[in-house]
Parts: sequence; C-alpha cells; structure tokens
Amino acid sequence: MVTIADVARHAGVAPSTVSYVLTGRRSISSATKARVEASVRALGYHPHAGARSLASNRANVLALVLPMREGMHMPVLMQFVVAVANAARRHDHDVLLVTADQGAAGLRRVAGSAQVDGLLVMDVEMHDERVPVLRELDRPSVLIGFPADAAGLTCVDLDFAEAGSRCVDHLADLGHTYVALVGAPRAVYQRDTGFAHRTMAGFSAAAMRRGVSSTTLPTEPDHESVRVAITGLLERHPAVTGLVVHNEAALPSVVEVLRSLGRKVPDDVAVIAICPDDQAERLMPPLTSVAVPAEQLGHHAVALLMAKLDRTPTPPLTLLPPRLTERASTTR
Amino acid sequence: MVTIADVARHAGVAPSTVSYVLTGRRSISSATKARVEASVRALGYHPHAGARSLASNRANVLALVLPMREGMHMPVLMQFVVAVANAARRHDHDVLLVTADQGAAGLRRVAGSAQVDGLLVMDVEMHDERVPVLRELDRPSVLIGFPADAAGLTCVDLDFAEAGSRCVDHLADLGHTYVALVGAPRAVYQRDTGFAHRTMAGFSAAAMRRGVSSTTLPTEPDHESVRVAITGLLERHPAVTGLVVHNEAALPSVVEVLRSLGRKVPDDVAVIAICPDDQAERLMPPLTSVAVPAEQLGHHAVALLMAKLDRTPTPPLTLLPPRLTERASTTR
DNA sequence: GCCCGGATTCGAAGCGCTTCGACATGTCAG
DNA sequence: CTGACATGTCGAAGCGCTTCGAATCCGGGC
Repeated sequence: MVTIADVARHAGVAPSTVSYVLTGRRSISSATKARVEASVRALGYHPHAGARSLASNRANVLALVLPMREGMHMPVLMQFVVAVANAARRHDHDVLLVTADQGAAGLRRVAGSAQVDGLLVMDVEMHDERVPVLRELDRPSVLIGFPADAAGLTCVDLDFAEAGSRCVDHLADLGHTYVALVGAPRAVYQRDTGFAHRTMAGFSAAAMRRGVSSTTLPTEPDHESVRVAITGLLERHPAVTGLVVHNEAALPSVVEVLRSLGRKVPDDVAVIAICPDDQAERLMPPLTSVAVPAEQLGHHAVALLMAKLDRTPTPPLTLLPPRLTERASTTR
Repeated sequence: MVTIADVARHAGVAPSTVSYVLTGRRSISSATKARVEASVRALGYHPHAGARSLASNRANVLALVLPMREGMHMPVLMQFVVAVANAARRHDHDVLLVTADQGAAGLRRVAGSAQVDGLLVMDVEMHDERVPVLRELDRPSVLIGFPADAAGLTCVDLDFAEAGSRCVDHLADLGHTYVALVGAPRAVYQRDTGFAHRTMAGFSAAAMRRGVSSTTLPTEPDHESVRVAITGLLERHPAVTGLVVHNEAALPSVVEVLRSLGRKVPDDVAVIAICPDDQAERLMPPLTSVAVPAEQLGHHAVALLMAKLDRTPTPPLTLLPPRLTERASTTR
C-alpha cells in the first residue's frame, strides 16, 4: 500500500506538506504543490480513509436512510438515491446506505462509530421514532419530508399541499366543478405520512377556496382494486369530471379503467397526476402532471447537509415549489 | 466521545481486553466478558470505525456499484439494493454506494482508500471496462451479471437463458406453435448487455428445439411505441399466439394494447412475463411469469463476497434457476 | 513445597493521517 | 540596516483501535 510517507519521499518533502497539498488547509508554493501532485499520480496514491477519519474526525461519508415500506414508489425513490449519491460526490463525499428497518439503533450506530458525518433521512412520518434520536445525535441531519414537530431540525420536501392545491386550481380554471383525489394506498394514510396527508389537505382546502365540490379516496395499486375504486367513485359521484391522482403505481390502471368505462380523457374526465414527468409522458394520453422533483430534492438535501457540516446557517424548512405541466389529459 | 479506554477503565480491565471481548479473537473469561459488555452498554460505546479500519485493515463496508442506465427497471433494482444492504448487515457489514458513472476510477478510489473490503458490481456488460480493473484490484468482488470473459472473477445471475427457454417450453406444452419475444429496449441490446442477450438466446434455442416458429423484437417502454410494436408484430406474424415479455416497464402497455386490439388474454394470445412476481400479480389478468429473484440474488451475491473475504473458495459462476409461476394469462 | 502448562489478561507498538507550533526564509517599512 | 511580519515547510504528537508477545494466576502432578 502506498502511504503519505511514500509520496513525501518521492516528492522530497515532509508528509505534512503532502497532507497540506491534498487538503488545501495551508498555502503551499505552486512549485511544491505541482511536485507533490505529480508524485501522487506517479505512485497512484489514495489516502487511507480510516486513517484520515481517525486523524481529522471527518469521514467524508453521508448516511442515507432508505425507507422500505408498503406503498412507496420505487422509481422515484431510486431517482432520489442516485441524485443524492451524485450530489454527495460533487462535495467529495460518499454515501452509506442504512435501511429503515434498522430503526433508531441504526442511526446511533453509524453516527456513534463516526462512520458518517451527517445523515439524510427519507420518508419521515408525522410522529417518527427517529426524530428525537436525530435531535440528540451529535451529527447534523436533513430530513426529507417533515414530522409534526420539526423544531431544531432541517427538513426539505416538495410543497405537497401546494401541489394538491395547484391541481384543483388548474381544474377549476378549466371550468370543472366537481373533482376527486385518487390518493395513496390506505396504509400510507394510516401511518400518518406527511406528504400524502399534506397533498390531501391542499387539495381539499383549494376545493373549498374555489367553491368546487370534492371527494377523496385512498387506492391500492393493483388493477382490480383500482377498477373497483374508480367505478365506485364515478357511481357515487357521477358529477365528478376531474381526477387528481397521487399514486404512481395505480396510474396506468386508472387511465385504463376510465377507458374501459367509456369515459374519454380529457373530454369526459380530466386527469392530473402527481408523479415523475417521464411517467406522465409515457401514458396515453400523456398526462398533465405536477412533477415530483426527486433529483432536485436529492441535490437540495445534500446541499443543506453540507452547509450544516460547514456550520453555515440553514433554513429549518425548505418547500420546493411544485411545477405543473399541461399535457393532453386536461384541455381548455 | 466514548473510547475503548473509557470502557476499559469503567470495567477495570485493559483496553486490549475490551477489544478481545468485542472482536472475539481471543478467549475471555465469561465473568470479564459480562463486565465489559455491561460497561459497553452503560457508556453507550461504539468503536470508532476509522480507528478500527486503520488498525485492523478491515472497514466492514462493501461497495455496491449501481447501474444507472437507460432501460433499467427501477423496482427490481431497488429490491436488489435493499436485499444487499440487509444481507450485508447480517454479516456485520455496511454498504457504500458507488454510482456507475464514476466508472473504473470510482472503483479504484473506494478500494484504494481502503474504504471498502469488497465490491459488488451490478449490470455488468459483456465487454465492460470495469472488469479488468476488478481483476487488478486487491479487493475481492462479485459481479451480478457476467461479462464475455469471466476468467478469475466471481459472478452470479439469474439463468436468463433457461428463463427464456422455460417460457417457450411452457407455451409449447400448451400447444402454441408460433411465439414471440417482446424484449428490452433497443439500447439494452446495443450495449450488449448479457442478461437481455441470454434471454433471447435461450428463447430462440428452445423454439428451435421444440420446433415452434418464433420471432423477437426490442421494445421501448412508452405506450405509443408498444402499441406500434405489438400491432406491427401481430400484423406481420398473424399466427403468433404466445408472447414472452422481457420488459417490465412495457408490460402494462402490452396487456392494454392486446385488449384494445380485441385479442383476449389468454384465449387469443397467451402472455408470459419475465418480471417480479408482485408486478405479474397486479396486472389484469394476473400473468404467468418467471420471477426475477432480486432479493435472492442480492443475498447470494453478498454471501459469495463474504466467503471470498474469508478466503473460502467460491464457485466462479452461479446461475440461479428460474421459477415459472402459472397464472391466468396462459391456460391449458 | 515446587514446578509446569493452560487459561486469562496486560502493555506497548504501531496502523496512516492531520494538525499545531516552530523554524526558515524573504519582504518591506522605518 | 534592523525589526516586524508574511509565507512556506518541517517535525512530532496523537487520533482510537488491534494485535503480538509477555506477564500473571491457578490448579495439579511430582
């Protein structure tokens, strides 16, 4: 193994000088710097991560706590994971995976062992057992989603309330007077997940504000459940002409069921989805949608965490503004 | 921070004794062991990962190299990632994410800096630039998928050739005489990805063997492309009565297009999918399928890597046998 | 009563890096 | 010409852990 001493010898300088060239924590003359850098390349030197973390008290690794629960939509999640990994690399950090089923103990372990400098926690629930743990941990953290009590924490999320609200506004602007929210699976609401709850709240509030009638229903993702749910919905609320779908997995089935019931999109029923753009574009007809900006969220979360590591003050709560893209499933 | 010296003092023993209790590398009397363990709990001690890795030359971290390419199916990938993370934890290891776009340099970096003890590489292509790098690295690795030249490497994968073949056999057993493979997006074949290639080879070979006519076509996942592809397929090959679909993303559209063309499944056209079970079950009708055992693959890959870390001999090539589950989309 | 061997435990030497204070230079104002 | 002050570099200490050889203790056989 090539060590910093080997590089120092090769370049004819002291080990500490090599360290300063690599970390940039002291100014080094450009001549020396060039010589050291050449030696680093010549020897194929990689600093030993463990030694570095021991001496500097920084691991240059972030923990990413993965959710793994019913009703989560994998493509969005994966997009987010990759975005986080890439963003972290841009800040010279790596990402360590922690699965949610390790619970609070997992957080304590990776933080306590100094394996990570900070934590990114996904899919935070309103009342999440991990939240108090994060507060007492000596490492900074950023939550994606936010709990009921977010005091002292840094949280990022899409503004789901605004997303729900924008969907209703768009439909109301088009003249619809009765709209329905086709939501996430029941389990998601039962565990009191913030994002689903907030979409619903935004949806309902906007309906009130705009004076349009509204109804909401949870939806399981399998085709048969969707068929039953949508059929039932249209029977019980025959005047519904606008659907807001916040359930990526059920989306293809919703469109398909409408077609099989003879309801033309957008002529008989308008549909807006809250889902990634590529999925909305892929369906027939392409759906008007509010994008879930997984990539942007990932970048933002990492940026906030890096700021906290630098002890830069950060806003406690960041809500990304939703972006609505009109496509063929709603028309003027 | 609580150190091993603190624990030693608290328990009234030497630091080395604490270390031996924790690592189990020397026998310690049960009385002492109990005392040390109590102190560990009392103080909430977590060994410093960096110090440990520096002293022992083991990081207890595995690298997982994520693919991120066109045509990959996220749910399967995510399932795999989680399976790997869980399996690694069961062996007392963590998982560090490396995105594929870091290429060979990323592998060199995490291995060279002793950040990881071994590497798991997903989505290996037939001629993959990372393969020679893995060979020269001083850390063991396990590939998921396998390259053209797998000499000196350890690879695991589903036996996709056998999967393709089983599908044809199943259809042939049901009396079908003309079958089609609806494959992955063109890009997947263009970059010469092993698994897609091998499914196709198994499919075609079985068709020859069973004396049934066959055809194959790549498929983009968007609805419109699927419509065009399937419509064209059935026009050009009107005698086709059996479809094997190896494209998770296109699957819902395939079923839907068949319906819209008035071809009843399974009466007019039988369909077998190569996809995760839960997806096959979710569609209408539930599809006969060959499962992609992401979880099993993940576990197996980790087990092999751990074996290599222990210097236990491992088989160079493991092919998991495909499992075909009959559902409503094919009938006797 | 003493020596021996096995079972435990201890002490100290690093692992490779960062960082702090000190030491050379060189520069510039008085 | 000298003192004050940057600027660039060095040496050594020490981060918290593992591991090796050595020390200690104990019981049993002689």
